Amino acid sequence: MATDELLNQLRKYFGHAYFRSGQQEIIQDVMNGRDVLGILPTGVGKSLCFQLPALLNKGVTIVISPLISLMVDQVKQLKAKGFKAVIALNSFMDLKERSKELKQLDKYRLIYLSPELLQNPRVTLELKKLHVQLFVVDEAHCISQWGHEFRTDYLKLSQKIAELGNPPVLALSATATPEVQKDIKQQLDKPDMTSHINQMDKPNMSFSVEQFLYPEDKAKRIISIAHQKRTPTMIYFSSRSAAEQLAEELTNALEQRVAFYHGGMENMDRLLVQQQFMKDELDIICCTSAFGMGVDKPNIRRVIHYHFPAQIESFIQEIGRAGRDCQPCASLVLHTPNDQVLPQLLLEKEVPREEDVRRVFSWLSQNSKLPSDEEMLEKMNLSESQWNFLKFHLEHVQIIINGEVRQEDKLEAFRPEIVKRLNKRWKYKNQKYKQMLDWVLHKGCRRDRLYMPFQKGTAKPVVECCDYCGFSIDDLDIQKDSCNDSENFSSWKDRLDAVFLQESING
DNA sequence: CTTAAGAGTCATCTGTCGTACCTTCAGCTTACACATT
Repeated sequence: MATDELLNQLRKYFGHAYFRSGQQEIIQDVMNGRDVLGILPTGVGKSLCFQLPALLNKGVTIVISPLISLMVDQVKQLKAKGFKAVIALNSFMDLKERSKELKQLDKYRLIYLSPELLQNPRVTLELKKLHVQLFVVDEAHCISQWGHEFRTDYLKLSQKIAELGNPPVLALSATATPEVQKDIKQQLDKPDMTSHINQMDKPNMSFSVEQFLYPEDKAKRIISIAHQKRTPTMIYFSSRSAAEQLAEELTNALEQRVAFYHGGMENMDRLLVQQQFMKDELDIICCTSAFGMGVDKPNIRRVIHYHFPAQIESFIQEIGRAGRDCQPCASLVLHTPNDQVLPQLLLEKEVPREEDVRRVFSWLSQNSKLPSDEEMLEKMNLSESQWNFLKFHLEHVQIIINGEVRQEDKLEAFRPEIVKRLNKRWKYKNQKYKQMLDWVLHKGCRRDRLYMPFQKGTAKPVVECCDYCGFSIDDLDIQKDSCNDSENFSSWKDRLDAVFLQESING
């Protein structure tokens, strides 16, 4: 399709006069039926890359999304724009409604699903009847980050893509290192995907790490920072209780609005806290890694890590949520020697050990039917991720089929293979962790060190660079306008055009 | 000479725990909208 034609469609359906940088190349390739991996900074409009083709295509577009809230948000937005042929299938729909919708899927042009629901045989059956023109994996880094242990259905996408007649695949993410990009292609079984990769460094962010001896010192430091300026701040923790505790401490010590957020909260509470933060009704949010995906707040000024994450990829995603408005922002990691214990514990819980394999295999050799996952965890003393890992590989070689042990005689022969795989994961995870720790302890320019392994060079920062280069978070300048003029102009022009277009439609 | 404060050393104890989906069926009744007689 010609560029002019695409622009016309963009104007007509979305009210934008121009593509943002990166969008057009991806859409062009998608329209030409290529498999595409697109890495675009958040806020650039990743979803347009499949929504526009979905409207122009004749067939159905399937979108795999990791969170129900993300699916629901997108469907809401599309419906508000007037696209009705859109649906998000999920477990929140009541059974009757879901059953009804499944029978009439051909009504829809865009279907949003979780990777888990895609595995449902009834869903697969109905999807197979459709002409799938495009298969999208949104937040595709989840394949690599969650697929191997936590949500193994992410590793089963490629098989379903084949079952659906191998439609073109579009994988999208905001941050994916070359290692993750490679894993995405491999797991989707599309080694020849066309890649459109945009740089992920943030020229408007200053970096810093501060060393402490005791956790109490971290709290004091955070109070003193928050006290200097009231401005939207995220504080990341690796433990729910630590997030709650500091939130309480900050509430008592400061005249600011503070809340906590983690995966153990009720859905309604989570939604409420997220919305309050988005609407500037909260100053500080103390959260675990549960908070972040789908958070597109422009004016977050500080991201503080009370605990640092177990890999640089997560760190880049978490700091990436600050300064979307191009204004100066800062990252601060608070470190004590004791902080190295917690990531190790989390890692222990994620990947099984050789003795876990022995225990599980011995049980499988004496039983033919698996109990529920919950029972299995308890019986075998495993974490969810550890059991998911083992179950995935056992199903993959068809020793387990539909919750039954089918080829008990193959168990012993398979054991060295699965042990090899888990050792590989251990090694990988440890190496990732070490890389993150090295950065925290690094004595040198933090910006260079952070991005060096992933991309060639970094954009020249428009703010102070990092603590090594003389920055302290006390110096964060919130007034200074660092926005690139031309970008500012084009976004204004976009918005104006959108307003005029809206009026010409209404009038 | 006595006594209390302070520094240094060693042994022992307590507790650390993130991320999201999905809970699989199938035919029956009943209410309701709409077209035809």
